[in-house]
Amino acid sequence: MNKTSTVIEQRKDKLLEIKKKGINLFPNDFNVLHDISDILQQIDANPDSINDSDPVFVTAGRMMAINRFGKAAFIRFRDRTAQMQAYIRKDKVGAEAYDLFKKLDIGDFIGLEGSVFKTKTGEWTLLVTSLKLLTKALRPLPEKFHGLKDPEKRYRQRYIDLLMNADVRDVFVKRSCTIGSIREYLLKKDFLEVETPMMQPLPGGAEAEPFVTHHNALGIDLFLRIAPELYLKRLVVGGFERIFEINRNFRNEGVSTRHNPEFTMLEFYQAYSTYEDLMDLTEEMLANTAMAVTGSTNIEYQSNSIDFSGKWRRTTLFKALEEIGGVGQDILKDKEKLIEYAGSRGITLSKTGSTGKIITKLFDLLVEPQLIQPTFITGYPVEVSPLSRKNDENQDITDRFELFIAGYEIANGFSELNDPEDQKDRFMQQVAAREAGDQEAHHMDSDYIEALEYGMPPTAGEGIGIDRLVMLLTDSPSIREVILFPHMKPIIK
RNA sequence: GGGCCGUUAACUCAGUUGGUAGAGUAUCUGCCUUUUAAGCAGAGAGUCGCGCGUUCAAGUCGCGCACGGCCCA
Repeated sequence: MNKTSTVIEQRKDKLLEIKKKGINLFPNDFNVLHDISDILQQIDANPDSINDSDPVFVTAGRMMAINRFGKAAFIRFRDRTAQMQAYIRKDKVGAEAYDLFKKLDIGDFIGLEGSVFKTKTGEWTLLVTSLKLLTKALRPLPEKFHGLKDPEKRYRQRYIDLLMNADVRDVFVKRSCTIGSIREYLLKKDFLEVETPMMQPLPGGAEAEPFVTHHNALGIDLFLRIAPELYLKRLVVGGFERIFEINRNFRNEGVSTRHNPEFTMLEFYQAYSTYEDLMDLTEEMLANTAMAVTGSTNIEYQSNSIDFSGKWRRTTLFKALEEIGGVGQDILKDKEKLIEYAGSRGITLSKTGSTGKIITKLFDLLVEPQLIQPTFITGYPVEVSPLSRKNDENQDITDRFELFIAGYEIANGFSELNDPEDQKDRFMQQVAAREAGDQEAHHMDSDYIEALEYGMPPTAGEGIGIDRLVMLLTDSPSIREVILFPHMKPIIK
């Protein structure tokens, strides 16, 4: 009922009062000489030297807590490097500055100058000799003890989440570290980082529905990419024998704890290599990444201990279905029985459903959730692997693997199909499936076939889902916890 | 798309059998120059997600909708 009594109105009033004193509320001329971590390090390095003649620090940060005592106050303030305490006394900063300080709130940014002393309770504290308002905050922060918990508000207003929850900050620091570590690893192995189109006239390289957009000047529809694969392989044709790209893919599908419409994917290609070489590389690279991010190759994910070290289990799709999924060989080898069995497990078949699709669906249902330790599954049927090279011994399967960890599909790699005729046939089959109603089937990409006709060296390629990897390394149960701004429905009002 | 749960002050949450809306933190006022979720005294703060219905009376019961979370497809 009383408008001026809300916290925001109160703060606006304060702001006005400060302004009236001729103080700039949003100055940009404060020169920070020390990060908080600089100060703390300097004290740690030489704790005995602290006395009146010690150096003066000039630092800045956001006030996160204030304990006022009339003519003095303790505050906690924070910059990107650390948090520390400061002690502001009227007799040290002067009456005028102290009057200003009285008008300041939690959330405001301040610049501070002073030397350091140790309080009764043994905490190093900046004894402030002068302070300056750097930015006034109009809205109050959530309370310090419980912080911000409401998941909707955390995702929609991630900046508050980051401000209030140290573990959330840590997740995104680790995300950056994950990508940095992978990039460093690949660059060391002589891979070249490239960027290929995010907007493609023909969406390819994966089975998924794309987002459509429109280019006005060209007068054409474009698709947000569902994968960079076909462009990256054109680059292999072009002589870039080792390349990688870390970037966003977009798939027009539902959201869940493991799906976001846009997600980050690493794809890399290495000429004169096989899918088996890439399994070796993956073991080394991900163990390396786990070590860089968590300090160990043994991580904890949702109460499972996961070991990234050494060689990982390798088995085939069929063996896994039999040994882990408990599906008998008689069923796997007989299409009739297979369809019946899948049906009994609630797998409904589209008219276009090939045996390969049934088998991989059964695998997703029966085996995938049980693959906790890193496991490579090989021997994927040709029908579900339209871009993979056929196996020399068995033409029904491909030289392909998928990597599973903690019940998640983390990576997908294969020896690339570089026979243009074979690739054309595979595309034709996909087109037939699409015409029969499979919206996710691949398109015919004649331009890509033409590129292959110029000759692509024998090559192996792989994609790794970065978001899911970060989920593992940060023990996050939902993909939304590792994406800064996960997609949400807008609030209508 | 389906099921279950949630939405109450800035934040975290209570709210009984349907009977005038509560706490802690935060905020404001006063006191307080070594606090650590500081303390003491006082005060203000609500479209109970939105709508319709039942009822003398709805935060509470019913129906619908929105947003979110978890699970399933």
